[in-house]
Amino acid sequence: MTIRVVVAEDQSAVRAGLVLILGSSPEIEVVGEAADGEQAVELARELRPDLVLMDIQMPRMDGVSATRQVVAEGLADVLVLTTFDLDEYVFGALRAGASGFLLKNTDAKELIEAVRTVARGEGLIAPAVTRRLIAEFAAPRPVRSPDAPDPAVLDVLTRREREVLSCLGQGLANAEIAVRLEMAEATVKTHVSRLLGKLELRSRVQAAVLAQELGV
Amino acid sequence: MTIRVVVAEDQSAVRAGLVLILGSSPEIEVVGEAADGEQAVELARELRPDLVLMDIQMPRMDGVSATRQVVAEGLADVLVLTTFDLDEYVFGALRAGASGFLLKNTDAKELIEAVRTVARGEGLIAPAVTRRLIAEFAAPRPVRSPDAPDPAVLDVLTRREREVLSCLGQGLANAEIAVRLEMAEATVKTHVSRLLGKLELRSRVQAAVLAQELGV
DNA sequence: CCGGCGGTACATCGAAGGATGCAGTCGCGG
DNA sequence: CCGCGACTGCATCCTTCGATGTACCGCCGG
Repeated sequence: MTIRVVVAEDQSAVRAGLVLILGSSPEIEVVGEAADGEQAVELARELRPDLVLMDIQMPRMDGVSATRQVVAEGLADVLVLTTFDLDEYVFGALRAGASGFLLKNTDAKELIEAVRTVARGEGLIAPAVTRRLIAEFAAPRPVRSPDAPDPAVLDVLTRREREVLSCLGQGLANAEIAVRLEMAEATVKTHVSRLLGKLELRSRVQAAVLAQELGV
Repeated sequence: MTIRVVVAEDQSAVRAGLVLILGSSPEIEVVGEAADGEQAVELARELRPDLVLMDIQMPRMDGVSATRQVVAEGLADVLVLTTFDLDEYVFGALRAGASGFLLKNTDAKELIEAVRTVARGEGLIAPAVTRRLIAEFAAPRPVRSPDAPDPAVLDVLTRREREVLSCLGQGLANAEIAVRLEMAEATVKTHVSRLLGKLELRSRVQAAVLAQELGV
């Protein structure tokens, strides 16, 4: 059984080279060529290849979006091929569902081997980027929410106010905060009131939520 | 410049095989052999090799812990080698800072190539596990905090109470909740009071914090 | 020296929150 | 049908909260 491949790459010379390389292997058959992302998705829909070899930089629809589309529709596995190993490309492509990520400096033999590997249902990543992938994976950066409660807002608060805010984030009542911070309950109220004003909040509940989001 | 390697593997026969394979390459020199994790760390400290080839299953100190130690002290890169591609091994090893992850069914030539790759500062992962790594990476599962506020607690709440809790999590006041859920403020208070009791909380603030942690 | 300013602190008072008692509704097994 | 329990709903009463006014301290520049 041959591996049916669609090659998506906007530079025709490079595309021709890829086709040539892949065609040189008896078990690989290039069944289609696309010059942009949209064409790649269309061809994948029509031809149902085993694999799409996808460039990142392409007109009309970039490779990452095309990859997302192809994977979402379950049309084929995607092996991404690009010149630059920028993080945004790598992570973007992988999040989009790519099964592999190669750099264009890969030589012919490795490329063919890569296609076979991915077709086997395995994954493959260029060694040069593997390390950064591992690093990214190993250090799960705290999920900075898109709604991004800016930590800078804390700058407007005084030390005491930040301490009180921290207590609020733990769900403490004014009396409890007073004990913990060693001041009168009335004073706690003052600080609460002040920080509510500065942060433009309307109740301690909102302050607590904010404190949570900020991880205070 | 030769690549100086420490081999850590408890089964002496396997270890001998690895040493033989690595030694067959002119640019690789096996400078030490360890039969358990502690020895591996000690040897790494003494010999400062370029790379430690580390088995996962070892007595006294498992490979993951040893890897963490070696990497933390900046002693050497670590290439993990194991028989089983269990997720816990893979992810554990990578989080511990391993630069590569190979299965023992890797043949001699690939092993040597892998050592060279890692020594170059690149990363390397067995194709069979790469796909799962990608999947794990692409689907950033919500970081289940270790303090684990059990989502099951919500089971004790009625539909209405959950709705109110959700509003609390957004920092709304009783009057606002009343409008949103179309009931009297007095009723909102009832629900708040009830859910506080069921969840063993002492104020709406704590409820709001909990709602946050649960992502309600 | 002193007047202003920011941080901290406390007291007072109206508003919001929370506990409690009770009533209407629905579904279920006797 | 009836009793029972779970859910939802509202009203009353006491507590906590939050806004506001005031006061003390330390610091700075005039």
